[in-house]
Amino acid sequence: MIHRSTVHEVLIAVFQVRAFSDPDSPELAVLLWQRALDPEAGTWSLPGGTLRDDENLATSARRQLAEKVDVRSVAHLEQLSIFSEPDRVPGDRRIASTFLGLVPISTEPTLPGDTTWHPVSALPPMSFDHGTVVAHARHRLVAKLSYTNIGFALAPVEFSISSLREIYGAALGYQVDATNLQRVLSRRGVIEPTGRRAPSGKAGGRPPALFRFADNSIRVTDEFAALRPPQA
Amino acid sequence: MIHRSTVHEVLIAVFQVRAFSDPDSPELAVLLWQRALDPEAGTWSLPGGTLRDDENLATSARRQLAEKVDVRSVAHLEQLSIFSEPDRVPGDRRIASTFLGLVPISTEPTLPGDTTWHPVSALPPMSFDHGTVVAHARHRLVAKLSYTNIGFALAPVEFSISSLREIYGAALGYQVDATNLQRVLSRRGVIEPTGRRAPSGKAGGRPPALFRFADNSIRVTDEFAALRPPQA
DNA sequence: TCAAAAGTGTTATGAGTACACCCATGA
DNA sequence: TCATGGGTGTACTCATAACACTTTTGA
Repeated sequence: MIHRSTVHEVLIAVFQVRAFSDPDSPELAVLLWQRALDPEAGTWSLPGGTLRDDENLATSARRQLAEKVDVRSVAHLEQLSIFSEPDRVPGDRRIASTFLGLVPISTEPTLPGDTTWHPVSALPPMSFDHGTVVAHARHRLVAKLSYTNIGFALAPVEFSISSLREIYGAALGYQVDATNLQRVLSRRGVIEPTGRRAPSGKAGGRPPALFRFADNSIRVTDEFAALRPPQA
Repeated sequence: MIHRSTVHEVLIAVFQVRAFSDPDSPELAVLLWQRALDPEAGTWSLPGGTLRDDENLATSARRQLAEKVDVRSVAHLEQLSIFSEPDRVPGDRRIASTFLGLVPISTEPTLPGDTTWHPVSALPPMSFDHGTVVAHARHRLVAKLSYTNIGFALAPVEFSISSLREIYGAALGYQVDATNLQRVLSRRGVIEPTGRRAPSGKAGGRPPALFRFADNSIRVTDEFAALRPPQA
């Protein structure tokens, strides 16, 4: 058989909730850069690159991201699965370890010219299997919003419940009730009141209380959906 | 820096529920082989080996397993995380992709002389970071027993509820109520009655009805613990 | 005083747990 | 007829969803 060399690469799906057309209904967006050169020139790719000898995967992911976005703005990063089909890209074999990264709303990191945010509901033509990676990452995010405090990595430091509702709605892909969101997250100790209030909006209305996330790293908050250990 | 070559390896934590001391309370066991040579001669390792150029990770995992156990007995195989620390093993760098494998109870595949089942509650001295892999795999199994039908890969084709209760108890690490186990799995459509009955045991007693799993591949049965989409 | 937005209260539902009680069988 | 399990019925708890109602503000 033809001798092929194998390299290990890292690919990161970085998500942020952003306003596109309507500022009142923001959408989940993913960071992509457009390939200038073949193969697949013109298609859009996830940030990433080759693993170095002296770094582990998480370190590499942060280093690769630094080329596209201010890494300090990435509030959460976690491993997804590996894409290992021998022919997933042309040329040398590339085994891809994929990651999910999250950037809080309304941070605006400066981006290179080839790089922009795209709503996940309308992705441009994607390079290789990168569209599949985005789908996996979105699925993981939706699942973890239900049973962890991962929302901390999408929300600002302080927020009203209704703005948090917009963030969850955008990330999940369906509307959630603000009342119940507050109750669920409060009971689990995921969010807590700051005691401060925001000014009321342009059209008047009662000024909202401000909340914050209790932790700024991921924590499982509802481990057993069923088959819990006995209480006694 | 010193030139190092990097290889990609696969490691599989294969679990089975087995009777050790007491046949009435089986335990979760993991398949290990003992290293005859250095490094770390005498310690116990997970089955696995180097990824080939022409295979993906899942294919490689099945091929590696074939050297230790009859692969047809492995009812479920899924990817866990990657261990990528540059110095996780001495010598050339080895990036390890880890897997969880499950073998149904009371199948007895023939094993090589260096290979045996060990209860996960009392692991022998483990090679490198293989103990951590076993812990991750166990954690994944426990989680998936709650929200998927993954029990199909641990149970025999037909079973009574009380024997299924023993299997779940061993895998989870805590006792479950047979009544509620039946109700939860039946409501979710995970198990179904076969219409047949088993003979009653040595000490008499009512003969149990036999059940089977409705599917023999993994399926998520309880996706949303909270924040479900609205019904309308 | 009215509209708008936030926040509270209330009810309904459904999943899961715990446990008492009844059933079927062999000795 | 009794011991030994298996199986059923039922009450309780609790998290969540749905939605009406009240409160607080600006115009």
